[in-house]
Amino acid sequence: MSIKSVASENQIRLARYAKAMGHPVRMYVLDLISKQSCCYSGDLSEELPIAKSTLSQHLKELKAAGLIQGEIEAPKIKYCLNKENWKEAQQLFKSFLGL
Amino acid sequence: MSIKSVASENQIRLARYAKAMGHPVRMYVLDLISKQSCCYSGDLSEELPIAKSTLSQHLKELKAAGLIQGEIEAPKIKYCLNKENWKEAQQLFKSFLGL
DNA sequence: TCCTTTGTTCGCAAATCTACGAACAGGATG
DNA sequence: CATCCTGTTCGTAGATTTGCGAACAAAGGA
Repeated sequence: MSIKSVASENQIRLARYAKAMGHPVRMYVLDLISKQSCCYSGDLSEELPIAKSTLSQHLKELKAAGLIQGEIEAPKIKYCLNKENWKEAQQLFKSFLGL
Repeated sequence: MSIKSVASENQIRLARYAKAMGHPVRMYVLDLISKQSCCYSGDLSEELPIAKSTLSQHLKELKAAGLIQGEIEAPKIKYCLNKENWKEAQQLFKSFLGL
């Protein structure tokens, strides 16, 4: 029997979002994107002291968690919030935190 | 140069809290405690399909992140929210999510 | 005192995460 | 076409996380 049979769907989704937010680099990216609506990974790569391959992996994880989405704007990629899921995350955290 | 020299204090704290929330078991526990103000780990142990040593580790992590605190009520231990840090977390998430 | 109850710590294994550089892919541009 | 620019994927290494059972510690009750 797994934890998934005991925890609620919302708890599991919340844990998924929280996990994606659980790293300073990803938090930095999310915070930036949520404040300015979008950004380019090239810019991030210049600001952050990590290899671009590492950044790419973090962005991939944020995408996999559904928090952001990338849009090709050749030759760059523009990253924005995934608005639908962001709303869900807002709702879930709000309810969980009792806000 | 580390990410910590680039990310803000708030981003780092938020990432820390989020990381602690980033597992279904811990999310389950936090959700329960926040709704009923406190609980006993023995009860959790019965509800959750994990070894008590594993549960103990998860509780330890939540304590280390500052989200909960334990109070001995012999022979059991009563876990409650760490209200001070919970408030901070509420504030940080609220601001981050734009609520 | 001995036993039970409660929970932690230890030692271990498997899985996941974090990070890097090298190699690669796909568009623009000369 | 050859080259540059962007970003991803691959292979690898080391650290951390997750999970278990066994052993241990502390405190209360028989």
